[in-house]
Parts: sequence; structure tokens; C-alpha cells
Amino acid sequence: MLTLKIDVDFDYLSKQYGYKRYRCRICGEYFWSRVPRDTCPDRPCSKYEFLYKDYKKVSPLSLSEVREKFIGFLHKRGHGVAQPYPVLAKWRNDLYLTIASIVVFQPEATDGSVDPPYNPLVIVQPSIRLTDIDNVGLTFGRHLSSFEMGGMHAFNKGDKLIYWSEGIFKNTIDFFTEEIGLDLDDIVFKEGWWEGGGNAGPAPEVLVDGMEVATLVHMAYKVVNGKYELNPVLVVDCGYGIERIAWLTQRAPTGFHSIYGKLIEEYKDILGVEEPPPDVLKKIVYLLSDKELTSMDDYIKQVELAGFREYVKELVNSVYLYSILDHVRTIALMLSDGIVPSNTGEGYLARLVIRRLLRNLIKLGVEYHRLPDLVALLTDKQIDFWRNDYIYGKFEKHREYIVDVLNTEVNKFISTVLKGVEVVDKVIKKKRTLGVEDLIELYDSHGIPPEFIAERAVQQGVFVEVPKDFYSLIASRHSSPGVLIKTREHEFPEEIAKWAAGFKETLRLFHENPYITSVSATVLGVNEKYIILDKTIAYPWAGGQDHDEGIIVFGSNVYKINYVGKIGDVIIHVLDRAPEFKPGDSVIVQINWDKRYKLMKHHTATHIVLAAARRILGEHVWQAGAEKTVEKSRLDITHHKPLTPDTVKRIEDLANEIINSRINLNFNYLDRFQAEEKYGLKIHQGGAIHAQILRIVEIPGWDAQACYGTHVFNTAEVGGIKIVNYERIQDGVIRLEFIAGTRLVDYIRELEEQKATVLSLIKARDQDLVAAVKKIHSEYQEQLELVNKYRELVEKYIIEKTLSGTMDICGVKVSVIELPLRDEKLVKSILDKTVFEHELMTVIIIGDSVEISMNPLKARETGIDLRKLTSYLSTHGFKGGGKPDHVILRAMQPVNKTLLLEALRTIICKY
RNA sequence: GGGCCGGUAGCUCAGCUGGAAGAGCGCCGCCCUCGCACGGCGGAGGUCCCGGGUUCAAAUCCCGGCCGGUCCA
Repeated sequence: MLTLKIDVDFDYLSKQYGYKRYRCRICGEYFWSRVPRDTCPDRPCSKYEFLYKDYKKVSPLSLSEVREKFIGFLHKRGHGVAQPYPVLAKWRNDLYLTIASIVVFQPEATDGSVDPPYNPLVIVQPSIRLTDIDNVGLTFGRHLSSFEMGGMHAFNKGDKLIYWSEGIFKNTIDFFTEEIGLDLDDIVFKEGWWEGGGNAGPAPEVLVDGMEVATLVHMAYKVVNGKYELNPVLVVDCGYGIERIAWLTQRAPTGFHSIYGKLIEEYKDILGVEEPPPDVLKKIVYLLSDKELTSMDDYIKQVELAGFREYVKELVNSVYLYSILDHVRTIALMLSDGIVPSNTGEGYLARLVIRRLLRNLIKLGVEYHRLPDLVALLTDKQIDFWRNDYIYGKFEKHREYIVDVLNTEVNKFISTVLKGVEVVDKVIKKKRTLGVEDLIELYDSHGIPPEFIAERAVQQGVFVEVPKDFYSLIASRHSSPGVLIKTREHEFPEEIAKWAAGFKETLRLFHENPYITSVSATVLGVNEKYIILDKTIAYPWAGGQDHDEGIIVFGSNVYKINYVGKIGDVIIHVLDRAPEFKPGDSVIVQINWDKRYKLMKHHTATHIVLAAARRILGEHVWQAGAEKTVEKSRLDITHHKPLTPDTVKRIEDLANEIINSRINLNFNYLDRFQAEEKYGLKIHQGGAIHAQILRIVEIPGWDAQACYGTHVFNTAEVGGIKIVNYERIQDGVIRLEFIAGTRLVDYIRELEEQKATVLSLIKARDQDLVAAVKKIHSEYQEQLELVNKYRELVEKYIIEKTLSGTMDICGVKVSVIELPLRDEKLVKSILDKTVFEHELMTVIIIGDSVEISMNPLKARETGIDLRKLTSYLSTHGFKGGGKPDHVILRAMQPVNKTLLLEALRTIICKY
């Protein structure tokens, strides 16, 4: 272990550079400065002094110039240059998005299990933070939904010191003085502590005239059960705000001006928005820079207080403008890196930003019908603007996907809003008022923001007050967050899992050669029917691949292997019964080759189909889940719209082309960073695997994935692939089901049998099937018509008979109709005629049910209430009820007509 | 993964305090018209998502499932 000072070495700062410790009289925090200060140059204790400061040696730098200087400087100092990673953190199973540069190297490099690609290293990493998204625009560029973190990292492991606190300070000071041109007196270090993602450590903040430009995390600890333990690696985790540094050097009115430059003018033209004059804007930004603004209302109040009432409209519009610029870039970034919008997971985060963008556009007065074209235009401009950029140049490559996704998302948003408007109207119509509960429900269930509701309500003449703490009311409605786990582990009983964990890794012969069907192995552990061997050829349930079956032979005893699973690196065989053998005995393991070979083909087929889908649909296609059984293979892929039969055919065709190309698969063992370097991030299809060494299964030219399944050696062995089913299983995810190899024969047989069954049912010959079904269908239609006609005839006959045989009960004309069968349509049309046209009280008896109906007007006129009949008859074997003019009775015994009519007479004649 | 809202005619939906399955649009036929549109008259079209329960009776109430939407992780 290193023998060096773990804490921040402020002594060095003091001795080497003449820094002294001060305490801020406002916030009470400690900071280090060369010149005496009684307040720290951090918000809210200081304004953005840099805006008006005359730095002698600082020249304005663009975003890409800052990046180049940062990378170049650290490269000169021996840092390897790591390429930026996607913002979609597929290599992590505890995070959706890349929120900082260190995220790229967690957990393997930070816990010391795998060496980082370079040590030390520099990376400029686009990062997304949505927690402060409401502040974007309001803080004029301090908050961005996506930003570039200049990462300076070193990993001090074992006794190998790269550098620690001294080096951190030296690099930081040299960078800001030599490369950026700041004076040492401008730079202040504020003491702080950082904690996140299971790690922690002291973290001085680098402050320059009111702006925090970097955080120097000395990541020395890990948090275990709430206590700090020394991390096996002392990680230098320094993040430099590339955008903030660019702003500082340019001293532009806002951060957005230093990032977007002339794109702002284009957006202003497109949106018809004006900013205040630059000097006024800068003044306002300066004056507001020490205020905590949490809402647009606050903001307007502060602007007015500062005496800029005349510019309020421009300023409010500018905030939306900046926010729009920011959101479009973030969305393009997320989509370029392969996020598919959805209602869950990382997809929801993308949708969140998209909907915020759309709402901001609406607030600028954009009509709904203009949204699709406008969003496409804004996106195009942004993509053009970033063309050839180090980070955002990739937008260009994904232009089609980005525009396409945004188009469907805009349409979804519009239909949600339209639906929302209807719901709001409905509630208003019903209740004539809207309470807080209504607002919450409308937002929570229908996604209608409260301000939209209030606006709509006012149009309907209803005033609605939106509570200030609305969104916290929403938050309190939802239960506290659970821990994010993208994958799940074993399914053994707890005591078996504990027992198994004590054994050494089982040698996996199926990886060396998946074609072996029999092997001799030594028994290491026996726990009832659970068996652990030193090596095995039986594949455990893992990676969505079904386990092997087979037998274990010991002398003359043969045990069936019912299940194979794993706990960590230990493979457990579950036998049909507790065996005779003991640890140390030698046994023979044999697997069911038919099952295994089908699984191998289905597994390789899954890689082939994924490769084909990515080629046909685009690189946003990721595996969202998979399962390979003997019967079929299932692959869930991310994609933003339903597949057409034609697209499915193209995927199928390409998959079969890959088979026919007879490609040999490669199997390589590499660590994470080597594998990512060689094959790209797409290796993480099956979810993040945290292991020292990854097994990469490669179909050269098509696919490479970290995968521990059993595969055939050549794609030709898969034989053929047929996609037998595809469906949308959730927003943004499509399930493909397919079969391969000899399973195709079973599938065709099933189809043939089904067809034979159908043929025998309709008594047709094979070649006549379609014609025969067409004929049956048209005959069915004809039969329906015929029945309708018969019904008319029957009805006419019954009506005639009824009209000639009516009774008169105390002045009410009553007819009794008995029907031999129940036909709702007939009953209804008879009652229409007798009750409404001929004003008869009608009793219809069908089996044990009796339906009595009379004209409702007449019932009201005469005061007759047929429900009295039901209560009277309930003591005479009838049950039922209804309305005054219409009752339905069920007889518990055969209907006694005399009794029924007597009861009816009693009821009628009373009135 | 969880909360909430919803699923009724081809489409948009009403009916949901249990008691006769509806409207508008679309479709078909007829009238009007030189023809079209409009208008008028008539008609076809339903597993009220599925399964179970309560009840004499369920689109309606209860439970479970499926599907969609939405909010939050």
C-alpha cells in the first residue's frame, strides 16, 4: 500500500504557491487563496466577477479550443487520451446515463479489478445531468442538461504511484495559468467533500471570480454500510467544466453564447425571438448571478427589482431560447448514442427532455401544428452547426434516426395534449371547478402540466389556482425510489447459494469446446441432490440460454441432470435424487446433445438476428432481453416504431445471408477496455458484465458481444432462420421470435398439421383452401342476411297474432307473447313495435324468464310501477327487478301464467 | 419496477349510482342533382379486452390477467 498523505495536500499549495487558508464570512466555508479575501468567490457569496474582469493574458477560446488545450496539455504531461464514451451507460448496471467522466471507468478501473486503458489519462466526456434541468436557461449557462466534463484521471493502485494531491494541484494550476492564461491570484481552492456511486473523498473546488471551473476529487474511500473504508485504488477524479472555461475566457453575456455562437442567431430567426442588447443582457446576468432563482416568476421579479422591467419579455423569451438550444443538443446526443424514447428506463429520460423542449416551444407561442416541421428544422440546424465536431460530429451520421424519432415523439406529444384537452374539458363540464386533486390526477395520469390545465380552464371560464409546490405534491404521491438493478441473479435456495459460494471456480469445458458430449470429472461437493464438480460440460442457465440436460454416471448408477445453474463462478448440477458418490469420487458427465445443439444454433442465431436488425434498422437497436430455448429463440430489441412485414422479411433475409456466408466465429478473452477499444461498446448487448476478463464472441464483420453462451463454430451450422412472430412488448421495445436449424422442420410440420385440420373441417382439398375459405366466408354473410330476413318474418307474424289477441286489464291493453328461444334482437324489435308503436303492455315469456315492458310515458301517466310486481312475486317463486316501466323476472319453478296474470291484474287495477 | 387513468361499432367516444347496447364521423342503398359536394330517408356493422366472483340480472360492482396511456424511479 502506498505510504502517502491520503488527504488533500494543502501544505503543498501553501509552500509551493503561497496560498493561505481563509474563511468566508458569508457561507462560513474554508478556502485557499493567494490574495486575502473575506468572502469566497463562489455563488452566492460572489457574483460573476469574471464577466467584467480584464484578464491580461486570457484570450477568448471556443469550446473546441478549450477541449484541445485541455487534452493537449495533459497529453504532454503523460496522460493517455481516451476517446469519449456514449452518454448511454450500457457498461453499467446501476446507471442509465453517463453523468461524469469517471463513470466510464467504473467499476472495473476504480475498484482495481481491471487496468484502465491508460494511466494517467485524459478524456473529454459528454455527460448528462437531468436533475437540474429546470434551471437550464434560468442560470444563463451555469446549468446545462448535457455538458462536457474534462476528466483528468489517475489510478494509484498497490504501491504504484502515478500522482496524487501534489500532481493534481500542479496540473490544475499549470493548466489554468499556462494554457488559459489566468493569474495565480485569480484561482481559489475551496474545501469540499464529494460522495457518490459508492465512493467518496475530499474534493477541492476550483473557483475563478464567481465561477466553479473544476472539482478535484481525491477519491480515496469507498462507502461500505455507511462507513468509509480506504479504496484499494486512490483515484484521481478531477472534472473540468469545458463549457464554463470557454465562457470564462470569452466573457460572453451567457454561457450559451460561448457554446452556440452564431447558432443562437439562427434559432432567433426561426423562432422569432429577440434578446436584449448584449451589454444589457450581460449586466442582468451579472446582477442576477448571486441570486437563487428557482422559477420563472422569481426570475421576472428579480429582473424587475434590478430595474430592467422594459426587457422582461425579451429576457423571458431568451431563457426559453437558451433552454431550447440546450435541449435540442442533449436530445441529439442521447439519440445519437442509441437511446430509444420510451415510457420507462433511459428511454423515459429522453422523452422527458423532448417534452420539455416541446413545452418550451409552446411557451414561445409556437402552434401545435407547426411543431413537427419546426423541431425538424431546429434539429437540422443543430446537426449542421456541430458538423465535424470532436464530440457532436456524430450527430450527422444519425441525422435520419434523430429526425425520425423526433417526428414520432412530437406526434405522440400532440396526441397526448389533445387527449388531455378533452379530459380537462370533461372534468370542467362535469364539476364546473378544478381542485388540486384534479390537477394532480390530470398530470399524473394524463401527462397534462398544470399550467396547461389552468390556461384551458380560463378559456372555459373557470379559474384554477396552481399550487407553488405542485411538483413536490406529485413526488409525494410516488413511493420512494428503489435501487436500480438491470439484471437479476440466481434462483437457488439461500442455503444452497451460501454452500456453493465456498467452492472454487468450476472449469467450463463447454467454452473450450462446446462439441464435447461426455467427460470425466471429480466430485467436489455433494449437498443432497446438488452437485459441484471440478469441471463440467453442462451449461448452466445463464445469459438467457436454457441449461443443459444429461446424466451423471457413477459406476452402475445413472443420475439424471434436471437442472444446471451457477452461483458466481461455481456451477451446480441438480440431480433427480441424492447420489451415492462423495467428494473425491470420479464421475462421467454426459449431456443431451440434441438439446445442446439446438440451443447452440438458437444462440448463434440470436447474435445473427441482432446483427441483421442493427444493420437494417440502425445502431440504436440494442438487445433489451433474450431467451434461447430448444423450441425457439426470443430477442427483444429497442426500436422506436412498429416493424412492417417487409422490414421483418429484410431482417430475415439478411440473417440467412449471414448464415450462407459460412462465417467462422471467433472467441477471444480480453479485459473490458481492450474489448471496447477493439470491438466498440456494442459488446455490452447482454447487459453489463463485471468481470476481469470478458469472453467476446465475434461473428467477424457482423457482431461482437461479451457472451458466455455456447455457440456453433460456423454460421452455416445454424442452417436457416425464420422469424415466426414479432410484436411490440412495450414502448420502444419489439420482441422477435424465431427458430433455426432442424427446428424449422418441426415448425413446418405444425403448420402442415394445422392446415390439414382446417382442410378436413371445411372438407376441401389442399389446392382449394383459399377459395374454400372465401366461399365459407361469403356464405356466412349470406346466412346472416337470411336470418335477419327470417327474423323479420317471425316478428311480423308474432305482432299480427299479438294485436289480435290483446287483453284488457282495468283499461290497460296487455299482450302476452311466448317465445320458444332467446333472440335478443327479436325481443327488442318486438318490444319496439308493441310497446312504443301500439302502446301495449307486453309480457314476453321465454323459458323461465319473464320480461314485462310498457311505455314509460304511460307508466308515469297512470302511476303504474311494475317493480311492485317483483316484490309481490318474490314470495311466489320469482326473482327479479327493473325500472317502473320495465322489469325482468326469473322463475325458480316453471312459469305459472295464471299466477303471473293475477299478480299483474292486482298491480294494474290498484291504480 | 411501482402509482394513477383507460380498453364499448371501422374511427372518436357517450353510457359505468346494476335492469331494452348508443351518438358523431366513416361505409352501403335510395331521394335530390346534368355530375359532384351539401342536404334528406333508410340500412349494414358489437366477444362492451380476457378470465373468475357477487347477483334473479354485469358494459356497469369485486378479484386476477392482458393491452394502451401517463407520471415517478
